[in-house]
Amino acid sequence: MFNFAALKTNMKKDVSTEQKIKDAARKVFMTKGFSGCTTREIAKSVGINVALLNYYFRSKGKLFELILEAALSDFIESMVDVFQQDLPLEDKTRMLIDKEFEFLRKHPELPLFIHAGLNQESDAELDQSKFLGRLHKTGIFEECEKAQAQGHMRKVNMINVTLLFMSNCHFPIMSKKLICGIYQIDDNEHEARLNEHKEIVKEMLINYLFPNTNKHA
Amino acid sequence: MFNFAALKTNMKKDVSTEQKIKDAARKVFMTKGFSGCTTREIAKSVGINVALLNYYFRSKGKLFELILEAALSDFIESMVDVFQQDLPLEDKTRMLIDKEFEFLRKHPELPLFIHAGLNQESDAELDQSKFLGRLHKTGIFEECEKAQAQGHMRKVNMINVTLLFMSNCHFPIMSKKLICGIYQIDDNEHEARLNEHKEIVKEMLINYLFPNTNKHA
DNA sequence: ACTTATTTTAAACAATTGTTTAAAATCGAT
DNA sequence: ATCGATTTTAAACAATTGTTTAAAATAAGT
Repeated sequence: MFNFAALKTNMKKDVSTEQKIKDAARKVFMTKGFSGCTTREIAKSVGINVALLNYYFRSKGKLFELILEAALSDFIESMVDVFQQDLPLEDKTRMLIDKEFEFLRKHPELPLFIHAGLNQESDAELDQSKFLGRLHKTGIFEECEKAQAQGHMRKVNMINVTLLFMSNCHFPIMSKKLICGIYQIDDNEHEARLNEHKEIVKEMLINYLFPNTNKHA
Repeated sequence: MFNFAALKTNMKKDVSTEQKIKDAARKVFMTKGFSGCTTREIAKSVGINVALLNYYFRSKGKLFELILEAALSDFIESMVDVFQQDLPLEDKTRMLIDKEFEFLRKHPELPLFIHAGLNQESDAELDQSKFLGRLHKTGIFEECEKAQAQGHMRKVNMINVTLLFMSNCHFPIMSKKLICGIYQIDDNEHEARLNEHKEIVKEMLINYLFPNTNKHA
């Protein structure tokens, strides 16, 4: 008979302990950073031994790398979803901003975690090159270039376009502590500002990127 | 004779060891974060003993708090500088963006350090209430409210205005690693994108905030 | 020169860190 | 029920952590 042992055990691990460790690690790493937490802290939150964590993943660093890469992937995928829609560019723009704010409300720690994690901790170099291909496959770049050639979209480098979107969607989420601290507002007021900001960003970016087709006043 | 001992020794400490520790701590904390570095690392970079660090500052946490507060103050002051100028609001807007990009090119680690530091590390609550007063004293809020009442400036909550400026100035700097990683560009290309972005942001924000007085095309 | 206060150091502290080793428990298949 | 592999644990590891203590060096005042 064929040896299905490895396959079976793999299937079992996936839904069980290994995934539970990943989930716990994600939560802890997200809120405390790589060097801000201990492997024992993660293990305890799963209800397992520290050694078991190193049994599944080789080290704290390896586990962190895994979580960081998954976070980055989630983040890219949240954009890809929109690019794949069959909609005119301006509708995609509005939808991207809506979805981005919606996605980030569910994962508010993600942007800061990615940027902080990318900058220092876990010395291991993360391969980000795959993500560019992921974005390219959606055809969004060609779509923009065509719109720019037709004079429908303002001629702006795609990196700058990316910066415009990310800046205005991610930063408002990342800066919650700072904004609440400086302006002495509570979570409710901040939430209200955020909702208003979404509409502001939508109008501002549409007006800037598609000046001819979208004139107001 | 009066006792000038305390005054004298204070003056000597300021230019000497105490300040050297602060400078070194700032550099190390900025690049590695609170839990990403050790007191011994800071002490070694100054060329002193670990105990001396605790002699001047009571603990690692106290020292970090000091550095974080100073960083936040620098950051606020970079804005205050512009608000105090005697210029029309639109010129202040352009100047603010120029100065902000200039300031952040000199201290590119500052925004990420502030946001990461504010979010987790150094449990001690930082009093940010003073900064609101610092901004109020420049009269910028009244100036904006007046311009809004006159229909010269778009009616947008000042917190949202703050978010617009900070998002578009700070995020491009903070996201260097991510942008370079995803788009596979080097420091030179990133620098070029940043320079172009400054002009983009200037035009976009001016157009959005002062739609009546600044029409293009 | 002597005394006193300030600055600096070396050494030790208990606690915690990531990781490993070896033994126990669990499970699936015969 | 038994065997073999997989999963889990308890214990120990050496290294590092922030902090403290007590003694030494330096500076200042008289």
